[in-house]
Amino acid sequence: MSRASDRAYAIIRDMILAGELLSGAKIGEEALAEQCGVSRTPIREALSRLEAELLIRRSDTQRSFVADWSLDDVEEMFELRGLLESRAARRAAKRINWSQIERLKMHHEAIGHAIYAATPDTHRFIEHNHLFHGVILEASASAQLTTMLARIVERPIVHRTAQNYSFDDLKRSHRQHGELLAAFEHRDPVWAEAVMVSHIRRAFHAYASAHTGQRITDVSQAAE
Amino acid sequence: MSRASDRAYAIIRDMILAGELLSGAKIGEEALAEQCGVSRTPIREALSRLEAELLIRRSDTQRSFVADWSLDDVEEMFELRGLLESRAARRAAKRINWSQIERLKMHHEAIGHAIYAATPDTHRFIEHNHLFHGVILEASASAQLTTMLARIVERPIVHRTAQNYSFDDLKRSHRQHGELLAAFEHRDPVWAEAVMVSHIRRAFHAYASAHTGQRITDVSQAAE
DNA sequence: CGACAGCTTAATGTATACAATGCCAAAACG
DNA sequence: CGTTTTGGCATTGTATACATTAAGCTGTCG
Repeated sequence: MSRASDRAYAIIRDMILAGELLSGAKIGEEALAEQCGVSRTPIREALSRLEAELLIRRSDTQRSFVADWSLDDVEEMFELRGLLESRAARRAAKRINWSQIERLKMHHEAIGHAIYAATPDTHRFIEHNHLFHGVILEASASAQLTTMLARIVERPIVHRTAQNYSFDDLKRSHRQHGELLAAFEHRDPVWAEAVMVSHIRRAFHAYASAHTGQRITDVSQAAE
Repeated sequence: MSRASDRAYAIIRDMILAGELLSGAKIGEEALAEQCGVSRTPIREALSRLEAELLIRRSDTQRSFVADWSLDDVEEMFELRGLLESRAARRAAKRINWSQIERLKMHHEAIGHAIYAATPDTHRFIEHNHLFHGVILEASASAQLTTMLARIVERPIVHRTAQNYSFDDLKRSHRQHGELLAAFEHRDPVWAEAVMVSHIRRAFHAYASAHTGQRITDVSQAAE
């Protein structure tokens, strides 16, 4: 993470996530270079990565804009994520080892603590949720699934979904993780896959209901 | 296609496809720059794209190597392709319009001619096969599916699969395209999805049987 | 004889200057 | 007054020089 392009990537990504850059806004390389304190070269590399992750869009003449997401786009994204992540779960159930299950349990517990604390710790929930899914991806032992999912999971929508979770949503997510864990312990691919489909689908509906009637592309609103 | 980075991308990609670069071979930016007649800057961009498409691998210290593919990797790739492309077919069946169906029919006919000519025209088969699948992807109206599949379909394995098709394989592929066409005309998502799963799965087995007992990562062999 | 350290060499990462290209606005023409 | 063309400006694409970092080798020490 010490390379300038990595820092630039993180900075730009966080700006989009935080809503400092409005959807559809034009972003020039020069301006970003100044803000990030690096030259245009690493900026260009960062933009490539962000484009691959669909956080930015490029016009036909290579001008960069912050991507805007219609509800349909979001649903499509969740559909894709469900497709890939459930496949990962299926593969993982056949391959997961003891130490990976232990790590899953650890994150599962951490999530439990985050939810049932005096005041639910959303940040901690998100962090361990991410790690939980990361372990599954690792256990799936598929470089290609990993590559593709990395391009989806890092998107603002995914981050923001959990922030909109109600207490019930959090509990339900936690229960589903428990269900996944059980499926893994039984090495049951069909079970694991089914739970994951449901898990991701639920996440979509949590997002959708939090954003119905609201301009979901308005990042500053959505981030609250 | 006039940009230097595009040319560099095409050149390097073709070199890998043609087997001029052996699997696992180290490829330096400087050397490529000389061969492509451009500076290192566009080469670096081309390498990024090739890495995203998993045609090259990068070491932990960012050295580039031509990716090698185990049979497991190839199966995984076909699995992923089947997953995504069948989903595209499902979406397409609900959305496809008349002009897209017409184009599918056109490519279908062209493939038929290519197969049943005096001497089967593999090149033409591959071209129209690619276009056929492209129309389906277009009809699926999913930017994200399109982006992801582009990263899979352009890989050497996919290209080489059709080259190893027997006459029977070619006929079967053609028949399956006809089946897809029927599913689209009936606007039947379930049917279209099922046919596509079968279609891609068949392609994998055609590849696998052509390469059993053979070092499939040896590109120069496989390309023959 | 093997292993580690330090140096040498070669590769990648970054900055900057310049070229090419698209964009916009103002002016000229119909 | 509307449309089109042209000029300047802004932005991206490319080349090159330099900085940084890894890899490999050799010599010395255990």
